Amino acid sequence: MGNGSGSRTGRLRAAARKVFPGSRAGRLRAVAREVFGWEDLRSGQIEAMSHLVGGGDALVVMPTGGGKSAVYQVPAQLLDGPTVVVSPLIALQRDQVAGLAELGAGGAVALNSAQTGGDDPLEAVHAGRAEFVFLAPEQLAKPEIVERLRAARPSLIAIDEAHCVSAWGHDFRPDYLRLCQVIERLGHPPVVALTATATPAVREEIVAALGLRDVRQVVRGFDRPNLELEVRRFVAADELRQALVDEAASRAGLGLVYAATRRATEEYAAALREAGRRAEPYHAGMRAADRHRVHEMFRDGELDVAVATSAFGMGIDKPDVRFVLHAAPPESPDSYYQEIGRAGRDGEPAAAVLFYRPEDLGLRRFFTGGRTDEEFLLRVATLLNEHGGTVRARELRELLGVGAARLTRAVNLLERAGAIEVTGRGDLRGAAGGPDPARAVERAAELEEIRRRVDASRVEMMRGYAETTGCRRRFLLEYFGEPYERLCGTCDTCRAGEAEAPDDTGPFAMHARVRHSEWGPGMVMSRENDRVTVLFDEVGYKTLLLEAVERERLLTPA
DNA sequence: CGTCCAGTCGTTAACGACTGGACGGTGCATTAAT
Repeated sequence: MGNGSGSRTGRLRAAARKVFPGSRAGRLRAVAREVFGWEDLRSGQIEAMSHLVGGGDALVVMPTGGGKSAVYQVPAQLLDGPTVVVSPLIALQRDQVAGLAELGAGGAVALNSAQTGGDDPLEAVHAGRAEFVFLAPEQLAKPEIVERLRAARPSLIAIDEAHCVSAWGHDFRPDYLRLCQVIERLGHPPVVALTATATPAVREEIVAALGLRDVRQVVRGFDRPNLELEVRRFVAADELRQALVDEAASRAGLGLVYAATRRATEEYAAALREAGRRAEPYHAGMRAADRHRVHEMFRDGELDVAVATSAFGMGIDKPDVRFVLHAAPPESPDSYYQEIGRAGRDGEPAAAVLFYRPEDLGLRRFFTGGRTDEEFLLRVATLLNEHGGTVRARELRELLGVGAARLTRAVNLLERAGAIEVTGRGDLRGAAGGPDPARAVERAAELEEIRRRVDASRVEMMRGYAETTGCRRRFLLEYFGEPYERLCGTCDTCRAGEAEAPDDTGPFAMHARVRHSEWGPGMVMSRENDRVTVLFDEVGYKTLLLEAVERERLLTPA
């Protein structure tokens, strides 16, 4: 059927160009004002939008509430064809569809397993009744869905919460790593990846994994000066628990406590209720109705403290969260910054306190472990190799008796190892001239090993944050690639007068490419007076004492 | 990797000290049984 100028959407776009003539930025501002009622766009938003309207791809890193959604919603009005928005959670899709429904922005639908019969969402897209279609990457793993979207000729693709590509694509939700191929199949219209938190390395990974071209990166500053950073160190587990309960029970205002396990959320919530606070646990093991209820109570100010696992957070934009306490360190500074970033959105002072015992890093290390499923990889590689032709993923799944995620994980790895290929329609075949199955599995295991080392090094960076004697804000900001050659004065180490003034006269510049005699190439990520932290491509983050570096000539410019 | 818990040991009866095994997070979609 297509979506030529005769369709309703097409006419709307043509009309939009007439109604909003002038420069690109001027047109974008006009649409923002007329359609959405936004009087002002920030320079970063305009920069990304203009690049998209001009046909390029973009990567946008802005804090939540900083107007990320506008970056695709406004250009969508000027580009002729529907906008595909990849969003990780059905709950987020619902919120976004509801938000757009109130505006005259062209209509929005979601496509997911929660559909309650009735209207076919893609029919609404084809008929021009919906400008936006929200779906999770798992929907895009279905060839028939991709073909129907392709026929609608999308003019823009937005990947929301794009850090999921890097954080989840390798194991938990492997369909995130298939998006690159989906983008190509959809004709690679302008693509924008959006997230609130990404280090330079994660940004590079997102760009590569999605196959973005002509990429404009728009990165707003990470600093949140109103967050007061603090770490409290403990030896005994029960002392940590007691101190956390006392702290959460005595602080004023709404708070969030992150715990490492479901059970711990229940126990902390019970202890806080005992102490007279309105506290509820939240984790993925709870019934959907209960989770929903806690979300609403949190939103409506009927809680003092939500005690949650990492399940709680995406899509939360409550302005007046006054404290975020961690009962245990999360898996990386990336996750930590996401989680504490939910405090103080209103700009008023808010506290981010980590209750720390080194032993609690063990659980995180355990989660980064896991073994490569070599036997299964070998079966998949061998089957495709011997078959010789193309095989539908669904058939292979049934033949092997495995779920979609497990096969997709294997496909992702074997593809990277050069052993198999995935056709445009999502069928699988052995790669001509690729390595034999045994060699391919070996290569895949090496790739997995590199990833595990890098993940484990992120856990070590969490230790680095907790144990640093320097300014904590500086540690975090430099981790995210933002040089911060001073002391913040508000974190616990600064207040105690322990943090040393940074000295930027050292031999290695921020972000310089270097090579280590044993660990290979890497990039300088931060410098303290006596040490330097380098992110190595194959072994992850390592902190080196400058004295040893100089004595042993460990690093050379690369 | 570290914690928790049930079970067992050892002593001299009710209670600690040890030990082995299980368990731990994030969500999509789909399916089978009511």
